[in-house]
Amino acid sequence: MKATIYDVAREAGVSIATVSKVINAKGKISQERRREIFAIMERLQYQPSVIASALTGKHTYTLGLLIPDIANPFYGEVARAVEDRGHQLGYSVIICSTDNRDERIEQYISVLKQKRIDGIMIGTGMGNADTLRELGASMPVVAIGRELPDVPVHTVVADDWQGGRMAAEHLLQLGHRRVAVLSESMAVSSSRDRLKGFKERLEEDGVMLQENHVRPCKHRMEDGKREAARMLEGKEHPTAIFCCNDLLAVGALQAAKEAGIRIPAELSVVSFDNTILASVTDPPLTSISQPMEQLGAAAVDLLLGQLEQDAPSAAKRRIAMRTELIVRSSTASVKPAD
Amino acid sequence: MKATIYDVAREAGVSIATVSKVINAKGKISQERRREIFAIMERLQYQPSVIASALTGKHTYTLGLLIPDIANPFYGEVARAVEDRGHQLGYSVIICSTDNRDERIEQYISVLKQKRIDGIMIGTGMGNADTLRELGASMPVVAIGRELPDVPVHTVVADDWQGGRMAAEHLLQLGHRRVAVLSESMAVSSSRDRLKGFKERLEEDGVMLQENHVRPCKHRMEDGKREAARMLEGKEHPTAIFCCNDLLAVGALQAAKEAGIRIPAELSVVSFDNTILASVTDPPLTSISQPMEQLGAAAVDLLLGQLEQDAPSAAKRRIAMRTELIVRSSTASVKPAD
DNA sequence: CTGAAAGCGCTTACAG
DNA sequence: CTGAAAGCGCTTACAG
Repeated sequence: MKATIYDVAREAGVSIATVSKVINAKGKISQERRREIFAIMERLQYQPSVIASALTGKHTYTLGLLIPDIANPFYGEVARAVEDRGHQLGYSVIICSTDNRDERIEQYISVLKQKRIDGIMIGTGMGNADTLRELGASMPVVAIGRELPDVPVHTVVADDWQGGRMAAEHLLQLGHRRVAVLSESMAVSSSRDRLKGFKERLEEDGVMLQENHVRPCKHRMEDGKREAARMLEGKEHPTAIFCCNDLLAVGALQAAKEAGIRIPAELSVVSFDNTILASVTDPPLTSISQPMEQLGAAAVDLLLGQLEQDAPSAAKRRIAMRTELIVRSSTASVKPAD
Repeated sequence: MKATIYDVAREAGVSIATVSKVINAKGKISQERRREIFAIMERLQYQPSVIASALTGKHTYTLGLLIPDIANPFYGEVARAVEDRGHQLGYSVIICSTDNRDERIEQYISVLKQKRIDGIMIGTGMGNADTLRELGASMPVVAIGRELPDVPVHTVVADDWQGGRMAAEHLLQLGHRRVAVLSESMAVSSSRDRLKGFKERLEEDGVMLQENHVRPCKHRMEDGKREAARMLEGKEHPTAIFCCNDLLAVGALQAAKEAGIRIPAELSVVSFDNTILASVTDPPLTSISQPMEQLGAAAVDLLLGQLEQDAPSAAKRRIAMRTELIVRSSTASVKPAD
């Protein structure tokens, strides 16, 4: 039914080797033959099978992207950037939402290996360092948005530490001293770094973060809401919360609303990511912006760079991109009365 | 390096045919042999190559999902549902964001064909009906979220017409009679149906939609904002706007805010989709909810159903899922003074 | 119950 | 400049 390389070879009166060469622009083929063969491919609507070509050792032109959840706008935007850059360069991308669950991660990795994809971008929790080390040995890997512990891979992240510092600085300038944090899992480097930068900057001004004012959350909005609600109980609640991503910040906003706490009059909220969510909430969120398009594009470039060079053990690069403070309406000076 | 079927056959002292049979649970193999071979596969960490298996006529266990933009939360949520159902059943999904551009659509389809994926879900504009007809002939196709014109394929959509009616009914009950619509491209069935239902319901109460009060927009927030801004110029602006998706509604909200028009006091906004955006805007959006998880899951089931049956020309099914009105704070009774 | 052989659609030395 | 042949890692009749 579908035309194969044999069909075009027969039609052109040449061998399949010759056809293969014109497809791949290899070897020397006379101009005339080349043109003729192209014409025949066109006429037969011949499309080379990437399956067959992959089996003979070439690329599958498919990349994997492991993230916690494609429905989370942050990862949606990153995925879009990855997809676009990949598509530009001739690669498709398979999306793998892991919910940060080890078992899903292992399943996906196993499947992707069986499909012999050309490389994999990891932006999700990795429970098992062994799995990852093995993976790194069997195909190009790049970490995106977070470090991968104990494994040498290319890495592209936002400068989370700096971002945390900027958030703290902003709150300090507004006069806040009783502040809290809704963080993500401490198993994740980006989360640790944001907290670290935040804390360090506070301490430079002599402000200490109470231990029970740092709450690790899962990655869903509801988790942020619940933890924020608990934190806002009682009269002496914090005057400002730093949320490690927009989703958690949305949760915090909702918790505050339900508790009758006005934002920013009674509580300031600084977020992280600056996805579309930050611009549409009530009130719009002051947020530390991550360069999502650039993160995605750089990850693809790093990944494909590894494909081209033969030496797999080349030095691993780490790219940290600057973040930016976007001030909106969820932060304000602390009340004098407070 | 990596173990192949030959390695396990040699190790087990059998032929590769036998190993293949135990992998695929075909033919009759003695219990003992079977167990032994499984043990060897385990020991060698043997993973069958889906590339090789696909080349011999089996599935690639990969699906394509064509949507306008994965960074749009609506498609993000649908994609997540598609991914989950696919993953459950052993399939990966390749994401293709088309921006509704014909040229991107054609490119993606061509690539997906070359990769011999098992089926494709189309939730994006399709300029060229011929391309689509060809596609339908070469692999299973299902339309998701919109009809595909002139081509017999399984279809799973929300009941857009009914959703449009519900939006109209809600506004009528609130006393609105001077209403407007921010629609998507009229080339898209879902958009037409929403508008049709909306208009019909209005007319049942004797309310006519002015022609210049229906504005088709592209799929980006900015387009909604711009069109809404133009619509809100002048004193006699509509008292309510029906926005055909959450992104456009967010744009409308922003336009109103910039024009100093209070929502819902001076303008009601009803949205469509009920993504996460609807719950976080300022104010939160009254929205017609689409069952995104069910849409995604049903699309996968329909697609894989076609894979299993041999008769490709079986009657095409069309599933329309009910929508639901979610009332939040962007709608209110029209002002008596108005 | 098991295996030899052909074939899927390509690519790649190698020979000419 | 071009082609015959082996091989990629499987599956599937078919024969025994």
